[in-house]
Amino acid sequence: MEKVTIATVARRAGVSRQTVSNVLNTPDVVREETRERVREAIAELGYRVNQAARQMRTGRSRLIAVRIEPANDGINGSVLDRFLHGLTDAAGLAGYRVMLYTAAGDDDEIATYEELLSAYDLDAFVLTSTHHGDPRTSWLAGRDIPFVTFGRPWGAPDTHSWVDVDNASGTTAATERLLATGHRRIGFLGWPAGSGVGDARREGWARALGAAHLLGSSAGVEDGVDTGAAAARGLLAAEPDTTALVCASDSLALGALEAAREMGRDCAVIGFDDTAVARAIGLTSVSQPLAEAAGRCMDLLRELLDGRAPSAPTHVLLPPSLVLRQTA
Amino acid sequence: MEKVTIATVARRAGVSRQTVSNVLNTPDVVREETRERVREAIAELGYRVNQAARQMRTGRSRLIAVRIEPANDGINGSVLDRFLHGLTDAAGLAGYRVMLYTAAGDDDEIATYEELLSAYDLDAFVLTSTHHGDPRTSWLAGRDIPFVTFGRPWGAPDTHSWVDVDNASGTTAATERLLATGHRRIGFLGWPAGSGVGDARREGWARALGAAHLLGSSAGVEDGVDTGAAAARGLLAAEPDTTALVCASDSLALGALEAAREMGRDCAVIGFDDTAVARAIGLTSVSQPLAEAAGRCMDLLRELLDGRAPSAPTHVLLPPSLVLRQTA
DNA sequence: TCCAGGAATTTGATCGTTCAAGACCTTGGA
DNA sequence: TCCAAGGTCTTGAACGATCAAATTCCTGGA
Repeated sequence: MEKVTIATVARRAGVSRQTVSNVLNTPDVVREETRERVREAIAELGYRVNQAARQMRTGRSRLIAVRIEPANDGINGSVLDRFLHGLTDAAGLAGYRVMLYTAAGDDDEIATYEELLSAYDLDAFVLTSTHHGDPRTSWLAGRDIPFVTFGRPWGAPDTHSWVDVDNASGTTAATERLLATGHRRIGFLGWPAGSGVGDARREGWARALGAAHLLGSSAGVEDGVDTGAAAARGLLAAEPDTTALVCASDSLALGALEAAREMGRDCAVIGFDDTAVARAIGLTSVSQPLAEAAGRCMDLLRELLDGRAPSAPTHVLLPPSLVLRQTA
Repeated sequence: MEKVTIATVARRAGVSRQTVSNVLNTPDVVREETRERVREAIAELGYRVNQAARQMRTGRSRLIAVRIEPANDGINGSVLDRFLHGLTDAAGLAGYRVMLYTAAGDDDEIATYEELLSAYDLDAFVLTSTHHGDPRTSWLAGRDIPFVTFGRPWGAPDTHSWVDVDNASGTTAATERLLATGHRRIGFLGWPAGSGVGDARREGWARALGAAHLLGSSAGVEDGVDTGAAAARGLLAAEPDTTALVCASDSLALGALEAAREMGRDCAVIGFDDTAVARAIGLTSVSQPLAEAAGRCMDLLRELLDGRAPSAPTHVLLPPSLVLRQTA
């Protein structure tokens, strides 16, 4: 099986290399009849463009890079993985491929950008886990490298396109559900103030309560089942009339469930992220539309890469959905 | 910031392109002093080889491909994700990058191989989820394309290198643990016969029981919490003296736990895969050394890619470990 | 002093594609 | 009849690296 190049196709179709290239890249400049002939030759020979050669000439690789977390073990770790699955699908459909990398910290990640850009000519990056004071976005923006973030730029100037899930509306929906089923004293179990995502989730709960002219207490602890259980015990003990808890994660929710069971309290619980754990134990949870988010990220990237970038960056905010199970 | 090529470096160091190339690829043919001078120039300029150009000449891309499952939702889905994390790490250390792809079925996957090979000149593939009658391995082997499987070639002729976890020894360890803690009637909750992995897990349990001259019953059902619960109910009802269950997955184990609780039976349960769910609910589970497996896969691949392939394929069988928690 | 022979370095060609520019046809209006 | 203007197709050069062969530089023995 000889290697089939553009020259092979050209010979077979009786045209020049460039004409074949034109059929591939700018079909409209080639006469109908010729175009067909070339297409047949391509099909017969099973020709495929060699990306490396194309890339050398055009500087574009049709590759996008995403970071994969080193080896997170938590209940919530799977969220990014699910996003990754969606992104790989969406990229494939758009003719791109996803390349993975790991990095220990933001600076290391930036070093990796340099490496990937110069070695592999990466076309674009998708960033996840954006946070306050994130140096990555400004580094990329400063070099005009196409990128999209999954997660809005917390605090940073809003100069790039992003996709995010409306965290607040998720907890609002959760709280409203609890209100609708008769709960009147609804607490919130979240993370310490300061993380954008966590604050938003708390905010959504507070907003729903406010709209119903109700009050509720909240706690902020590091994520985890045990920390969640401890915090929930505290909350439930301090407020005997609390009958429901909205939680910022499934881990916390699981802890809350444990605490309530221990204390013999009947307490509805709603988690966040709809992880495997939630599905397994029947925990009602707020579900992020990760596949859709990935698809939208890819859409935005294509805009950037095709040069038809809108003058202003685009922001996509997706509504999460509430998955009802036994716990609420 | 001008683009730095090998020619830039050569000029700066006062040598020819080829000498720079030699410093990079075959340092021993370059005189010590020259080598140093070139290395300095490389460092000063921040030069990095352009993979596309190198690849065009050498035909090697330093890229390896792995399939990522479309978007599996189950409790057990995360196993492959964790393997993927490890592989990305190991590949990075060895100077390779991981490229992802998805495929719907084996034939589609083979089509993707063709695409990836001709378009991106992939160096190697890592296959997961090997199964009986897997057409992928023979396709790759027939074309002399380097690959390793994570999972042994069930049934197929054993002509390639692979890494696998010793499933049987995992359930053996689990069963022995139960025996050591006094259980005498230990059941097994697994999948229908025919899947290599499932059969091996059952086999490990049976072996341990046999060594202790004991008997036990087993059930085989599709993976899932509900199916597991149903099967466990059946087993426990039929055998009032069963006090422990070894399960082929955490999903089944979770179901077993549910069933036992419902029935008011005190029953030890051990799952398999040490998923997030197991950690979350305190389920004792057999843990696969996924990071190590990924590392070994990478080692085998490097052997193949560096041409120092052993004449016979290498097989690596890793022992899993038992993670003790509350349920056993 | 000269030369053989190995070590160190350089030169030209090449990988497969696309860009830029030029060549070749048609067609139609002057 | 001739030429301008498009439309269509072809030709060389270039991208940045490595291979293969050629060249220069050394060293030491005759």
